[in-house]
Amino acid sequence: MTVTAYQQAQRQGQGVVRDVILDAAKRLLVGEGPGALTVRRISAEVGCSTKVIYTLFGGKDGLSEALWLEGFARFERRLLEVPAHDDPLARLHEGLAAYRDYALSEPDYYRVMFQGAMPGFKAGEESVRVAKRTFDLLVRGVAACLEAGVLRGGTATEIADVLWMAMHGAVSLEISDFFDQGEAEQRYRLLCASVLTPFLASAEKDAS
Amino acid sequence: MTVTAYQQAQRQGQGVVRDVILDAAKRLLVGEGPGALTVRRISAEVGCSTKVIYTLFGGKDGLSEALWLEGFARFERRLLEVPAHDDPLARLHEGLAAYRDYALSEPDYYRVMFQGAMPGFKAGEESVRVAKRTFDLLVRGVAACLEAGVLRGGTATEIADVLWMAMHGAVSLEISDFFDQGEAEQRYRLLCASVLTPFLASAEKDAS
DNA sequence: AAAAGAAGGGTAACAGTGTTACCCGAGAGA
DNA sequence: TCTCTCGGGTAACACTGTTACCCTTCTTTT
Repeated sequence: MTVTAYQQAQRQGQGVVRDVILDAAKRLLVGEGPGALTVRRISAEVGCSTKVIYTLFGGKDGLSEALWLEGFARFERRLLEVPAHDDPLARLHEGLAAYRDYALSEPDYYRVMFQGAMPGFKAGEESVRVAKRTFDLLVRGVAACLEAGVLRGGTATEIADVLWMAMHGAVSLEISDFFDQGEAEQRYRLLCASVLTPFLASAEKDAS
Repeated sequence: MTVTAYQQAQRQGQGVVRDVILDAAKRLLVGEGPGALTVRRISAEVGCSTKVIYTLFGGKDGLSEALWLEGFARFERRLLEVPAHDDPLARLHEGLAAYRDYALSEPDYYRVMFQGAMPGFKAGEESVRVAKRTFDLLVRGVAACLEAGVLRGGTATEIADVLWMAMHGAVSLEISDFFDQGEAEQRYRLLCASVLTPFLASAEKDAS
């Protein structure tokens, strides 16, 4: 059962084709929204038949899963851009702002990731595990604050989850146009500050 | 241009048929999820041709809009079940719990209302206005707390919006299976308490 | 070296979707 | 009674995801 050179080349070739297809799908998602993600459209964009998508991704669900994970990968890349800081709390705040930034900069990806924008697709367990790892960054940011003593009153995962829920709610409603122009940003800041306040160690009552 | 008895009967008849169709759609949504909401399926359920849906609703979008508003109507009905209370803050807390209750009891409606579960459908401006009125209940609950002096530090709409964002985020992630079994309820309680704490007039630091 | 086997990929079909042009038939108005 | 308007059924259109069939190409075997 040796792997022949041909098989290797073939596999590499398939890998390249896979990337080309995935790139076309990403382009369609960002450019025209989830509605443009049809097997025929993507294969036409690439210049191959629909069959290729079935052999390489095992159907539309496989491609959807790849796109879903790509969304989290981009998300993580954006979160990693947040520079290190002396003050862990300031860094956490910048992370919270980066969360909204990403969602607003690529709302269709956000919809795919969190609002089931691809009808019929449901991420598998393994993918969910991978995707959730993105939030380890948030947990670590909270943990740093706990260690520095600027936050208290909960475990890192508890506080991180609470922050996540709040941010997701805000961003989710914003990209669904439930807020008026301009209102959203102020509300987001107020929400982040409010959620964090009860966990501040220096618990002055600050209502800004 | 008098309205004849026939026209009136006709219109009444159409109204009845409209309700029958809408009922079938509601049944399909609750019973089988948004995926079952196809024009053919609904008309088959009712026993008419697809054309009727087009004359009575002007296409699938019209029917979708009716379902969307129905979701908010049910939501409002659930929120109105929260009994009056001497303590406005206790009542507010029960309202927050009712929010999650509704979303968990009819997740497919919630998905339709807030996650765009009907592909291609986007609610019109007028419908959005009507839907948003549901949240007047929440604003009034917050306003009562402000008047009673148990909350402070923001306007009623500000605090209500912050609560809404937080609750929506929590519930939205929960029905999308991002939390483990049992975790969700505790997180929801922690979130509600956290968001509200900074606005409490009796600002003891209470981390429960 | 030639035949046999395996496998990727194109074509064209299937069943499903929303939508509509075309009809027919029933009631309104003359 | 004759016309005419209009609701509604049939059947088609252009889409969707998916797959059976076939051809080509490379590997393997004799």
